[in-house]
Amino acid sequence: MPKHDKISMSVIRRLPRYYRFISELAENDVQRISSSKLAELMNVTASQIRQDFNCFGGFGQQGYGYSVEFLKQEMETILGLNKVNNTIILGAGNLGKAVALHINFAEKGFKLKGIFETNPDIIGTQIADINVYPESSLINFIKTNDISIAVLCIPKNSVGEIIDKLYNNGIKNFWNFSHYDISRKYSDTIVENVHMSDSLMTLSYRINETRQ
Amino acid sequence: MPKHDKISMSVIRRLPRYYRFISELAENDVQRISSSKLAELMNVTASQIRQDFNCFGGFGQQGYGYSVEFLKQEMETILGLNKVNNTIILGAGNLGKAVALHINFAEKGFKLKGIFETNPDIIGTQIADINVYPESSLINFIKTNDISIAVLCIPKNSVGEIIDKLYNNGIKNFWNFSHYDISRKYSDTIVENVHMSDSLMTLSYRINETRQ
DNA sequence: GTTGTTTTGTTAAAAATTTCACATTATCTC
DNA sequence: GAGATAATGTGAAATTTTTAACAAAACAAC
Repeated sequence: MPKHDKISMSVIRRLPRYYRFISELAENDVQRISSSKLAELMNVTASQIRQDFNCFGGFGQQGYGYSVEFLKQEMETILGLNKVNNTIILGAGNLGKAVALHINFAEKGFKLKGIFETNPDIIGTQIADINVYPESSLINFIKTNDISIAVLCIPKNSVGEIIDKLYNNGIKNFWNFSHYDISRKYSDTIVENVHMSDSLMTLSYRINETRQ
Repeated sequence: MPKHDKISMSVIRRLPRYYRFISELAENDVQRISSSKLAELMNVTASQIRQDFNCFGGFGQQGYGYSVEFLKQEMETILGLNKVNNTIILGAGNLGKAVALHINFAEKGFKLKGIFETNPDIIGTQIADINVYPESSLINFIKTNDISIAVLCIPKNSVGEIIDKLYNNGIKNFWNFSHYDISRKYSDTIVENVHMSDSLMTLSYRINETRQ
């Protein structure tokens, strides 16, 4: 179905938000929605919504709008939420634990299979019903469980130590909470960075800006 | 010092990354850096770096480059990291806890003063040496501690319940981990959203894209 | 000092993104 | 079923962002 003219990152980053709003409409049994109504709801322009949707071939009907249910399903397909990606988390500290417990991986097409730690106190325990393993079992686990995604919740220098191992065993997709620059070292990877402290500094800037 | 021609959000979002790289250079006792060297390091264009820095008046010297130490200090001033913002966290669940423990608030110009929870099992305990208080003491705490920022680590509908209270007691700055759309309700707020699940869906899209 | 090299600050061009505008097509009402 | 209304899809304009290019300024070496 996709037009596939190389979708820009600006569009891609808006897709999850569309999906959220459309899902909520579906939950409230809304049958259809126009780009202008959705725009009003999401506080964006109707034009942008239509342009964005049209990147994927356009799934509306002139004079009618968009079918919410159809839109939702299309979005799920586009985002790949109906596929399954076997996932591991590296690091069972505060962050890794929070990610494991807080994110509904299953709902987003990810299957969390294991968590890896170096701290012996935590190894052997469970987090969110998932076993915490020692790093020594990492490579074998990746192979036997068909892991394709690693979530990095360890400090920058720990990533430096472990990244080659992951890459060389076929892991090319990363959800990266560390400040290690993965795509610099391995350019044929797909890396999604979450830099929370950058976000906080951005907030700091904007607060400070108004004070000047 | 700032030119203040209304800095674009694109530039603002790059500032923390600059600050990170410059800080690292400073730690490694690098005295000076040229835009081209920094560009090589950060994997961006030298032109962009110079353009970005010049939004704030330009702090380099032709033929020399940028003094790392000076650059770092300027960045700190620009980002407002040397100011102090009294902060509270709403929600001491997995996420709130991880944020409290994982983020070095002090280093980013924020002073964490309290954490608020509804779960009676957690109220009265401490997280990262910070007391966990009941919601009943919220308003009084805001006033007596000169709180200006709230970190929202509670679900969307809980935010709906509490946001008016926060806003009406003078809190206009939010670090928002929930999916509640704060700026829609109160337009004169400064909101920095961290939507981790959106980030994960973006990753899912990009992984899926290569499969098609 | 003078010359050559380096590198910024800045102007201009290129590219990307967003918004506008409207023809076309569908729905809805009477 | 005809006319009025609604709303998409899309080409083009406007805006924003990024990159390129270079003149001016500082440094370094001799």
